[in-house]
Amino acid sequence: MRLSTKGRYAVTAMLDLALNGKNGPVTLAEISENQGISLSYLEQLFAALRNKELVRGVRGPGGGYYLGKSADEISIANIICAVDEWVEFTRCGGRQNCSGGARCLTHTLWDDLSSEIFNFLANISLGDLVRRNLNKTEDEESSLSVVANADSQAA
Amino acid sequence: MRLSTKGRYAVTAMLDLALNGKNGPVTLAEISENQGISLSYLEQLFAALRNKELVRGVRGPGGGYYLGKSADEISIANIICAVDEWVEFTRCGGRQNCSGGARCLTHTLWDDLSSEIFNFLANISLGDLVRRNLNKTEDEESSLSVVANADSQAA
DNA sequence: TCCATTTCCTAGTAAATCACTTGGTAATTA
DNA sequence: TAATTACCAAGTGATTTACTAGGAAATGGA
Repeated sequence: MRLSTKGRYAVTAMLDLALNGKNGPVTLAEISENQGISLSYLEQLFAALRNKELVRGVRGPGGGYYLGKSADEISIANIICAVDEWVEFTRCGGRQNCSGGARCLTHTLWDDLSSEIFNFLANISLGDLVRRNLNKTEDEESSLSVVANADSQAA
Repeated sequence: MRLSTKGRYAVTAMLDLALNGKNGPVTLAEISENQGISLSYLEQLFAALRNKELVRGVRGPGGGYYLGKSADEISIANIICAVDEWVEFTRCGGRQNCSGGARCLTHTLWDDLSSEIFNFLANISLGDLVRRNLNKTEDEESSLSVVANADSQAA
C-alpha cells in the first residue's frame, strides 16, 4: 500500500464527486474550483480512475463525471490503487530465496502489515464516509470525533 | 498520514532491529546486509529515528543500535512519522474560511479518514508484529493468513 | 597508545515523482 | 456553427528518493 499525496488528491476529488454528483454529472472545473487542484492534474488522475471504471465521463456541454459504480462499491483502497500504481516492495516476491531466514522473516512481517493496511482501506467505502458525515452534522458541527487518542505523539 | 517507500524502509529496518536485537546491539551494516538497504540511507533514517528516541546508538566496536523503548511501546505510526515528516494536506487548517461549504465538507471527511488511518497504525506495535509471527510459525509455515479477502481487486 | 570499528554528520547526485502548464483533438449540446 | 466538456500528449521546475563520498567523534581491544 502506498499512500502518497497523489492518492490524497484522488480520494479528495472522489469525495467531492460523491457529494456533489447526486443530480447530474460534475465537471472537473467544479472539482478544481472546490478543492484547489489544477484542472490538468485532475484530468490525469481521472484518466487513471476511468481506466479502473471508478468514474464515467460524459463529453459536451452539460457533461462531466459520474461515479462508475455506487459509492458503496468504491473503497478507498480502490481509489488509491488506481492512481498510485502498486509497487512490489520486497524484492523477493515470496518465491526467490532472499538470503534466507532473518531477512525473509522481516519481509513476511512487512507483507502481513501491508495487507492489513490494504484491507483496512478496502473496508472503507465512499458511501461510508458520506454517511458518516451526514450523521455527524445532524448531531453537531464538529465536536465529536470517534478517533480518540493514539498512544502519545500525534504531531 | 503519509505511507511512502521511505516509511517502509524504516519499518522494515525497525522490524529487523526488533527481531535481532534480543542480545546486544545490531549494527547498521547487519541491517543493510539483511534487508538490502544501503548503509548510508539507513544512517539517515536512523538519525531521524534517534531524534524521536525510537532507537539508541552505541558507538565503537561491539556497538550498534538498540530500540529506544520496548517493542510494545513503539507503534508503526511512530516510525513512519519519524522519517516521513507530517505535512498538513488541506490548506485550510480547519480555521481559515476555505471557500465555505462543499469544499470544507470534503476536507473534514478527508481529515477524519486520515485520522482513522493514523490511529489504525498507532495501534499496531512492533511487539505485535513480532508476536503475531511467532504464533504463526508455531502453527505452520505460511498457510494461514488472517487477512482474508478484500472486496475485489487485490493487485 | 594505536588501530579497528562503529555511530554520527555534511554534501552532493542521478533518477523518479509531483503538481502543474501548454496546446491541442474529439464528442456533444444549443 | 460555436461553446462546452472530456480526452490526450509532451514538457517542466521543484521536490523527494535512495544512494555515494568523505569525513569526524567515540569506543574497545591490541
